[in-house]
Amino acid sequence: MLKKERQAFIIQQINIHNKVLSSDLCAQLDVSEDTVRRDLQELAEEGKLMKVHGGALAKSFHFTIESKQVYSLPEKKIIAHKAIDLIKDGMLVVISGGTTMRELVNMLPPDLTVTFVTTNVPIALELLEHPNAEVIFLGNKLLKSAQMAVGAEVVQRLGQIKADLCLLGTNSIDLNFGISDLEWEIIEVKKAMIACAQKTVSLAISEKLNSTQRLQVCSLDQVDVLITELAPSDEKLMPYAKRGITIL
Amino acid sequence: MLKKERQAFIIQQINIHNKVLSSDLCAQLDVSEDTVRRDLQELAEEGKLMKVHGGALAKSFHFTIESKQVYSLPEKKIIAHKAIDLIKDGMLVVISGGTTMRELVNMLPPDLTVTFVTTNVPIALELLEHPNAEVIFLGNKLLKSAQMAVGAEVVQRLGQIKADLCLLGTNSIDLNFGISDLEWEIIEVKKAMIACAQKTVSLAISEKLNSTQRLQVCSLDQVDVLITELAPSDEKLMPYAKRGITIL
DNA sequence: AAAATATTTGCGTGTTTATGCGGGAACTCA
DNA sequence: TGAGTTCCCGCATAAACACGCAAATATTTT
Repeated sequence: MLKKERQAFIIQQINIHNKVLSSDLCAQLDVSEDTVRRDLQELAEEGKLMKVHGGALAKSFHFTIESKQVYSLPEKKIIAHKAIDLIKDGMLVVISGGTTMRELVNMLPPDLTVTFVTTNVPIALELLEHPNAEVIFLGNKLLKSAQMAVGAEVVQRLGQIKADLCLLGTNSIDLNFGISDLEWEIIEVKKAMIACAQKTVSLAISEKLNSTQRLQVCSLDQVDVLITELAPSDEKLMPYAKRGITIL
Repeated sequence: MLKKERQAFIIQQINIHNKVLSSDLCAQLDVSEDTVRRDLQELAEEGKLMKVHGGALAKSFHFTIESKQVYSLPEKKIIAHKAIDLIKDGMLVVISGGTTMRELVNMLPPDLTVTFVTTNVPIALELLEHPNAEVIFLGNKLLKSAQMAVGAEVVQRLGQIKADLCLLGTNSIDLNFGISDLEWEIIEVKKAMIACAQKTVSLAISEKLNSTQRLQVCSLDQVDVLITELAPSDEKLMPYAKRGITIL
């Protein structure tokens, strides 16, 4: 059997079943596992499928979110970069949503072995692309506006978790009012996230400093670390530093 | 034997078998391998076949997957369209994953007011775009390969649901073995989905008919409706109809 | 018809490709 | 953590390939 034939067969199998196992293929095609693996590798390089441990998946399975132009992307990259340093192997990290978080997930070092807990659908999808991240999605009713799960069920299950780190995308942070947000259901979940984590990190672009919204998520003294795109020594951040928050 | 004759013979072989091996040809034609190779090369330059290491393939072998992002998209659209007719206002629908399902969700009429339950991340994301769908995501540990939540928690919570309809993307369906799939964790969830729904609908492109995989999801008599891209009267579907399954 | 020319073919040589195997690293799962 | 897979790397081998050359064959010219 010719190599191209084999590869065509593999593609066909992929198209039918969305996935193939190397072991199955090498039995069906009567060649060594090495050959199958080499074929899969080639096809993967050609972008015809996605290779994974033990076999391969249809590429359509791996659809990356259309990156609609992210507002203030460079700033968000800086923030994400700083935040990644806080994540260590073996941690259990609770992570909220937002484009900054998506950026962060994208930039995660591939060898990092971390368990993430989230309630946000796009974040979960992005996390699934990471080779070593375990992803726990706390599900329930999904809130369309925020693309995240909300409600008592989620809050209750967050209560059963003891996380090392809570990474909180922040819409508004203020010296007096602390972190605030718009929707009641989101507040509930964010509160629970903060409560279950040992350390809370607020990620906010500097635009959002000293702004408030209707509903309070938490007061400032519940925030351990504040990350913005500014240098930690920037004077805009001084008041926050004085309140005992670590600035990165 | 003339060169032209030889080449005509080669083309004929290609037309019959879709492929030729250089070694076969040089035996059949009683010429040296070099000659055969030169012939193949000429024919390839004329675009009459595709030369590969060890022989040649019919030009139609040109399998370009990139052109169609989703394999068999037209078929999947047909299937999705048929399935949508089963969904009525006010229903509670349990829905699995797969590209056919994504297509279905995309095609949902905007005014349909339905509650969907799923454990699949891309499907959830797609459902969130729908203006009138309520989306319940049953979360837990996410399985990377299938981009869906799996595990006891999911199964248990499915058990607490009484759904009207279960839409099941089907990888393999067979008269004797019923519906089958590859991974244990997926099986578990699919079983629970079927169990909690009043009516189970299997969506499968006809390619997947009469194929099996390692693990059984359910036997045929648990399937109420089978949807393929074929006309319900197609003879390939007759055996299934005889088993009491409604064919759409 | 003979000579000259062009084409085709087979062979030798050295190169490239395809494949399987062994062993150690990396990964998975219980 | 440890057993069992799967993966990766290098090597060996055999098949397939490319290239040049010379003999054989076909075609054209004289």
